Amino acid sequence: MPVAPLFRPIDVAPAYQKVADAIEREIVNGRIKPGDPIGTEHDLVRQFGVNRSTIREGIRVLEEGGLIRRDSSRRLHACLPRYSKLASRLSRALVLHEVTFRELYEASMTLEVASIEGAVERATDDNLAELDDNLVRSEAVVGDPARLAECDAEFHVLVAKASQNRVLQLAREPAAQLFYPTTEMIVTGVAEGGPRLVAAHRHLIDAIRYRDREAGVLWTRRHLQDWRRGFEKIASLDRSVEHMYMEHAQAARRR
Amino acid sequence: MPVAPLFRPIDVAPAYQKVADAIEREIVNGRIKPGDPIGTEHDLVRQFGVNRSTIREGIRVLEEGGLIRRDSSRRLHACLPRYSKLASRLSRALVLHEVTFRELYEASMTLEVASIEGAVERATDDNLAELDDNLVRSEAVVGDPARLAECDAEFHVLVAKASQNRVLQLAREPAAQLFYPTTEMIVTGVAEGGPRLVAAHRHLIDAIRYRDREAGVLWTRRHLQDWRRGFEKIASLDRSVEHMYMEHAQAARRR
DNA sequence: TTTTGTCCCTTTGTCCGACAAAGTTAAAGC
DNA sequence: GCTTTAACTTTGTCGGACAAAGGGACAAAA
Repeated sequence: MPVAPLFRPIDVAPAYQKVADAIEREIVNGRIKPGDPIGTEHDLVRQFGVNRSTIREGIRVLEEGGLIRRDSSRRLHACLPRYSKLASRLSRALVLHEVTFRELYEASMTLEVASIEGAVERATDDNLAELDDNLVRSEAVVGDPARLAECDAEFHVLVAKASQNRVLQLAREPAAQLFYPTTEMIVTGVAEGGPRLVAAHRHLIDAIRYRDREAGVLWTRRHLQDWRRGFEKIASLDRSVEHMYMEHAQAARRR
Repeated sequence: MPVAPLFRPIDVAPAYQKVADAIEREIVNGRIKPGDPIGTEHDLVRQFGVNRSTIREGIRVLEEGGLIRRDSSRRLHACLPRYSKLASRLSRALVLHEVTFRELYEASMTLEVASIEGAVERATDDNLAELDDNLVRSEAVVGDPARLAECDAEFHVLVAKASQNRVLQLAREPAAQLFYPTTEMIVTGVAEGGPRLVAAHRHLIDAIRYRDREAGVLWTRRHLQDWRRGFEKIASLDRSVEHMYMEHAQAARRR
């Protein structure tokens, strides 16, 4: 028969973890602000009273979590985690879980429709200017599938940004990162793929500009359906998406 | 005046990063499967021909990314990244970006509605059994806000699981993790909060069981609106959500 | 005045060797 | 056969070391 609990579990995390936790706490509760320097490794050695190897392991943890980074001169400072970096962890996880194309498509439909609805409602002139600029660049590379795919990815990021909802922005990113590499394949494989894509973007920008929600949703749906039809030509919907990641990971490494 | 760029930056990743990349590649492309042992640090020292400190820094990177973990005996093995762990990185990021309650609420509305739609369409008997079980446990703790909040969080995870869409499951998680701690406050602060919450869950399970999409969407909306009304009593919608994270992070540490 | 070369100091990335604590394995004892 | 004990292994941490690269200051050159 278990005795009544008298003691709480002791915190027995390894030292490098405690170092990481301590710095994380200072950043999250705002005592260290994004951009603030963290100090040199030697400083941290002195402050925490542990070995430099231990400090360095703690730094790796925070760096991977996107809370701190090294600037050009390799000095440490706090920073706001970048969505795209965090999202790439998630994309990787989705690949490892062998999600199917259907899952990806359905979720993206939901998320992109929500994005456009938000954008129609709340886009600013600045947002529209960015979208217009993207459209011009897209038109210029309509014959170059790789570049066009890049513009397409950026376009949808801009739409999400125009929705003024960062939770949504972040939620759609992992799926979008998996989409992106296949766009290129589809633009290549489908006749009139490029022009159709650019035309859809134009309609979407119009919908945002004139705050026409119906049109926005309609063209988002069409845009994604086009993309799906392109995909169906090269694979089945139940197929998992592992090859998408391979392309994406390579691109990320080149960056 | 800057000259036109002639050379691309050379790839000079530090050794610990290369170690991490190499192991990640083997895991992602499937040569190392989830559960497979990675070998001891000494093994890796031999294989990569670098110092153990370097290996350990690489391990921290992978560990933080959720690709490898140490089992009870601290041996390294590959594993499938856990959504909830990755999502907590994102929650943290959302807090640091100081997202407002409005952003969180809107995105959650979208994601939870999509979840229930998927669940209504595709839930299995197993999913329903899990939901029923959750309901029973919720009813048992309806007077205990902390436990009830825990059950509520689990309930929505189960609904998302029933949608059979892992992309959606993952996309909703970061927002849900921020929701969770406030549920407790709301159940405490709002009269009849607990019973209303359980009643909504009951309706949602019915909707899933009888594949009644309308009812599912309706009750999800109501459920979230209830939650929002509770929140409005204690703060404004434009308020950012930092306090939610503090609670959540503490809970995570206790785990 | 702006660029280039040089010197010095700091910081990072990496290496080596070491050791206590905790876990594992295998032998010894009942 | 089961438990205890005694090696052995592995991890977490430590101390010190060194080369390479960055930053700053300053003088020489264009």
